[in-house]
Amino acid sequence: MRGQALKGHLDLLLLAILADGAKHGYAVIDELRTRSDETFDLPEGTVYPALHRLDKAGLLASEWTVVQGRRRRTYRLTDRGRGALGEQRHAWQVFTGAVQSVLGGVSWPDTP
Amino acid sequence: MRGQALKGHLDLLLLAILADGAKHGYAVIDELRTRSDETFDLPEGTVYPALHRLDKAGLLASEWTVVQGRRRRTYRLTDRGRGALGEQRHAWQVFTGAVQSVLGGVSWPDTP
DNA sequence: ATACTATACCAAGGAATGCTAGGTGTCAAG
DNA sequence: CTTGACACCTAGCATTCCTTGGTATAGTAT
Repeated sequence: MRGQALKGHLDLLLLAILADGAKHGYAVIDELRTRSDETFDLPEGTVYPALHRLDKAGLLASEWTVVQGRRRRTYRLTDRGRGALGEQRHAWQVFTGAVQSVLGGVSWPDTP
Repeated sequence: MRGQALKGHLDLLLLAILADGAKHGYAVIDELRTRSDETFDLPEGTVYPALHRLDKAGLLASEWTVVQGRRRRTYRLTDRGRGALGEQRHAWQVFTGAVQSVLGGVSWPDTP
């Protein structure tokens, strides 16, 4: 899939992934790829800064650990993060509903 | 609804609106607001540049007319535009499907 | 007459955000 | 001992939507 379509929706995805338990960045990327069936194969340069942003915003909390000589920064949802996830989930439904309404307009010549 | 969520999907919406017949910019804004039940109430500064972009890209063709003393720039889909609409409609479905897969992950604590 | 609203267009600049490109370092396999 | 997987990071670019402000006509209200 050609990327750049998830503008503004990445936070929702990250929060959703981390809602199932704390994970470190690399694992988040992996989980995102797996769950989306390879559709979201995001570069590190996309995910790491986004995690930092959510951390700074107080929606995530991070903690350093070392596993087999490799340092990891593990993220977990804060209470505010869980609240934000609920809001963004709702916003996503409103958004997709509105798009569907526009797409399903008058004529459907190319989507049988 | 708080805007800025449609990043990257505006083109799809505009093409879909114009697929039902040629319209001028102002009418496009109107139609978008009506069809989305007020969800997409886009400022002119968003829509006009986007139409210009699609025009320049060859997905739309424009034509000046004057109606009741007011000049209008009317846009219609080109063949390439119709093709792009089909592609983007498909991409939209892939995208939403993938997001749904991520959101519907393991646990659904806040969406009964 | 005059002001205001709706119609109808435009461009410049800012802000957000995802991506490219590059960098560091550990560990296991070949 | 080199390659690849793991694991992290930042700087700067590009895209794109929005804010702001500008122009102009027509109809309606004051």
